[in-house]
Amino acid sequence: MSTRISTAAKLQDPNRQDRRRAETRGRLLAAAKRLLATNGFHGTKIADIAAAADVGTGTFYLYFSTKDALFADLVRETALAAREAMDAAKAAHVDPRRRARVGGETFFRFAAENRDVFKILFGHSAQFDELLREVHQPFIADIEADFAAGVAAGVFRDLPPAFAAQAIVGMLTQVTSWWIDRQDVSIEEISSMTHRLLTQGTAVQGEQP
Amino acid sequence: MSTRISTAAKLQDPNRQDRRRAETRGRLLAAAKRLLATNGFHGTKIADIAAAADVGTGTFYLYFSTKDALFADLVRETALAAREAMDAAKAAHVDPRRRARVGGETFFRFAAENRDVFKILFGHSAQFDELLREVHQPFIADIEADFAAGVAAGVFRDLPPAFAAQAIVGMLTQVTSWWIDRQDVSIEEISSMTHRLLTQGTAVQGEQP
Amino acid sequence: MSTRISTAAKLQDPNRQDRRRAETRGRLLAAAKRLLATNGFHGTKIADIAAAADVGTGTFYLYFSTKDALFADLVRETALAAREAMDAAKAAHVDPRRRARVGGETFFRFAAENRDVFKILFGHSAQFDELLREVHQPFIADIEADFAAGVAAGVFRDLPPAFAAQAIVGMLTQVTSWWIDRQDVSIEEISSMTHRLLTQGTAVQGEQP
Amino acid sequence: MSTRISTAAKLQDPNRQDRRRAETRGRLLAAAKRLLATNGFHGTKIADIAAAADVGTGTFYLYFSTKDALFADLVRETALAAREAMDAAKAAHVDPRRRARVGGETFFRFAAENRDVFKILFGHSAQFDELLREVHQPFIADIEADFAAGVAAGVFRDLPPAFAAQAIVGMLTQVTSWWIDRQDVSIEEISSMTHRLLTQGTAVQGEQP
DNA sequence: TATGAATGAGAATTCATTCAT
DNA sequence: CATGAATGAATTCTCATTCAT
Repeated sequence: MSTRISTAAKLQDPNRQDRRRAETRGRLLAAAKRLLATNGFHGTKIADIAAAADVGTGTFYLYFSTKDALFADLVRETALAAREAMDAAKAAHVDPRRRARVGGETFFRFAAENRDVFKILFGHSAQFDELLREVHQPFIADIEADFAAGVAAGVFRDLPPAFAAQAIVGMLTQVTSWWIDRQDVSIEEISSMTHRLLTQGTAVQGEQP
Repeated sequence: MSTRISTAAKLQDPNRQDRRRAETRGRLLAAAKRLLATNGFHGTKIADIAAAADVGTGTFYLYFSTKDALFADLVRETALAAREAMDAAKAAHVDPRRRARVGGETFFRFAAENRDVFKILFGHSAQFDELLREVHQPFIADIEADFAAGVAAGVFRDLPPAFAAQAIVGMLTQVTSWWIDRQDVSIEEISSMTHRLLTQGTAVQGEQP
Repeated sequence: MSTRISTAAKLQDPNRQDRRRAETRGRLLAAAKRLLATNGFHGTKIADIAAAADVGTGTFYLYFSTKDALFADLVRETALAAREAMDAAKAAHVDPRRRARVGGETFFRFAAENRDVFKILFGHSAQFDELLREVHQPFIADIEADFAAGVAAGVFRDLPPAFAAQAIVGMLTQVTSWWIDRQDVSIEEISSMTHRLLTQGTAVQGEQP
Repeated sequence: MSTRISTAAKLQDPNRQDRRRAETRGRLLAAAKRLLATNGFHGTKIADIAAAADVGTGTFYLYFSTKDALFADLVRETALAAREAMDAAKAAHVDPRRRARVGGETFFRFAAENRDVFKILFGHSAQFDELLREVHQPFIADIEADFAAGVAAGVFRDLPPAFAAQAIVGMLTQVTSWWIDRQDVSIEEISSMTHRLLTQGTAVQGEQP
């Protein structure tokens, strides 16, 4: 009797197990997101994640082979979702300028909707967050002051200096990091291209989409 | 015997000890730089640093109170050096545009001359370098393609798309990272300001220093 | 639907269930034999056995109460079968020499026909097989060389030295292993009896069955 | 002052560290021998060994990379010592019969002096010791009974049947284990050679060293 | 009966830091 | 000052067994 019912149930819903697995996995990922964003990678124990997901420690290992693997899955899944959102948004446009614009907008919106993962991604809450903030701060302050002076002098576009400083530092450091591993361009060229891009922008003069 | 000689030397040259200390400290810092840049903080053991500096493990603690302290010293010293270089270069100028320009140039030059520490200062954790590269790559590839299309269409400035993609991603991520912890600006404003800065550049039209 | 058929079948053949049970149990035992012989007790997971028997993990516990219990069942069943074969063969004889001879022959034949289980029954833990082989090898090589020299000198019976070395080592180690836990015989006696048995054999001179 | 003394001490005894290391290692090995012999491999925790050796857990890993490695070291060192003892004893003789005799005697004596390690080697105190004893026992009992009958009938040499049964089983199982992995001889040949060796012994008739 | 997801106790291993020499 | 052996807290990962379905 019960056999028939259970058989029927099984036939009715052969995906029950799958759904269950997916749910548990989701719970683990959600718990991991929260804890990693708050305590950082090294401050988060597997046991904590499992407990936060309300499953046994061993259960974690049914879904992720390692803490690193969980982290990688988290990052990859988020990156995939971000790209899909951006692709979908850009698909409606052909003009490179429009595509760039909506791509950027979508990226920012996605980040806003996924703060936790972005915190993890950008190393906030990491062990040396504070130290790095401390040493970055003077660089940014300098740029900010110079930018503010430029704005006051009317030679720099009127943007909040605090914001502009971040944007500028981001461009400089990323370009440098990229260059460090690929020595086929001289640092002088990099320097000059960055300067041009930063001061003149991407848009060819006179063009407004 | 050797003790006597060393005592004599001590009398002769009271600074020998100081010099020796400084030298050992320098050796430890140099070894640490190399290892930290290569293996990251968690991948670098104190014992390794000591061995690479050719001193005993315990000796490390005569110069640095802690592994964290070493890291902090290293980062702070380097940051200070970088800032001093930039300040010195900028001191010769008053025009914000010139200052920005030479500041950037100095930054790049410093990075080129201090690769190891730059990675520690501005690079991301070596632990997930590979993963981050992996997930960044598609984003960058997309931006690169869009940028190339824009150049071809004559609406984007003629810069190497591979370079531009890095610069753009750097600006977007840094700005996002900065915004993540702040509640006082809307993401729409960030998005719009970033777009403006990126497309139009910092320079007010017509101005050329 | 299939439930109805199976119900019908059940009525038709009330032993079908029993046969099924026996078959599943047999499949589990066969899988266990193979895996245990290959990977040893600790190298064999219940889940692996179940998978190899093509049943669910939980099903294992419908047939064996414990991993230890399976092992014990396996070993006991095999030992029983071996003894029955030997008993049956010996039953035809009264002369102790004939009985010993056919007993031995049957033992060897059984081992040949049940390699997997023989390894489990009489082999040493798979975990350190390699190590034990490594350390045994020099002893055996020494004995082999000495034996070969004896054969060449005409003082040892003409048997393949490689074989004789194994036989001798087997006798020595087993006797030692047996003696280890007993306090009632002196090692000198053991030594002397082993020497006598080994050199003179079991048979009283002149007797040939 | 203290520097000179310590320097002097260092010069006087540059091996102090080495001796210390060797002593700690020895303590760990001794503790391991005892515990392994008593509780078996799986019943012995690293922490137990370290505690028994009166050192910290981590200290264990300064001397052995792994529990397996410790076991291997233990076995290898003992085997080496045994062989050296046997080689030394045999060196005094040329006659293969004398060499075999003193070799055997030395082996037994060595075993008596190293009971702990031999217990470990022969798997006594292993997890399934009891079970294997249980299933081996009937085989041995059968052989014992047959042997006793043979002795009573005057056709088997007068040796304690309990001893003889062990010796015979040892020869049979070792030879079988050896044969199992090398299929270049037929089991019938093995059977017949074993029978010959067992009944007639190694010594050519009439020869008495 | 059959299933396989869940469990969690248990053990191995690492490494920053200390301290006797 | 220099050394490197010793420490042990802290965490990861495994797998036999259970149980809801």
